[in-house]
Amino acid sequence: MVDQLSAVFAALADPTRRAILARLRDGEATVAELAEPFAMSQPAVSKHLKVLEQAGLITRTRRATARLSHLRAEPLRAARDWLGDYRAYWRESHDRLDDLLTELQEKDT
Amino acid sequence: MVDQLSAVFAALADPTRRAILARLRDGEATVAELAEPFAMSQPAVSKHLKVLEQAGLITRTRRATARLSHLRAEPLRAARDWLGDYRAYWRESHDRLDDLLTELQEKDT
DNA sequence: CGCCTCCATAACCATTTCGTTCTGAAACCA
DNA sequence: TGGTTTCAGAACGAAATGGTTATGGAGGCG
Repeated sequence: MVDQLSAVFAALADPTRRAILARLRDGEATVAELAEPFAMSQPAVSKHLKVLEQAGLITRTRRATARLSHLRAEPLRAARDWLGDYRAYWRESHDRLDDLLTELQEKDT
Repeated sequence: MVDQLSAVFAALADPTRRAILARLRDGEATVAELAEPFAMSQPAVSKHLKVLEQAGLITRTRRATARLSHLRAEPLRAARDWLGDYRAYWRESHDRLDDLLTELQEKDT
């Protein structure tokens, strides 16, 4: 993986990793805590955490024998910025079905 | 690939595919036109287009012997919405280094 | 010290991804 | 009809991905 943006999108392409990020919004967590919701071995979760770390989406610290993961959402901003360049193409009149639905909704309002 | 969101993020994880989407903002294009900027065979580009089509990010029509690709940005909205849930985590004080930099910048201003 | 807990790494396997070359189908053109 | 252009699909290979089990190291605790 060469570029940061590709790494971030690739990290987000896995539902397990998205769930881990969602969990980390509630605060730091140990590997065992993060693994608990999944029907998956501990090393599998460790691998996911490594992917997230390499994409810059988490940082990790130690506390006693535990390794704590912390959300680092900053790279998500770049991803969101990239998507923002396409805003006009789903808002403006580039998809006729979309336009139709939008018009109908606006008449409802 | 089970869910739509994973398919979209996976599609965006490749720089070639992101470049193809960017090109399609200028309007529909043939496979040959899309392949032109890349040091890559035509079947390789056809495969990328298939990935984009299955993610719902392009639609395809025929015109004579040519197959035209059209941008369909709508699924990008869902991706952007997902990222939006993390907005607070890069804006608010969850990253100490970020906070520091933000403070320094604000002092500059 | 010796054990226990927490977790990373190694080794392995199956599948997917990303590229290639070769081939042939579909639609137009002379 | 026969040739040409445009592109998709098959077949293949290398590397990455996502999972497993087995192992062992680092750091507290009795």
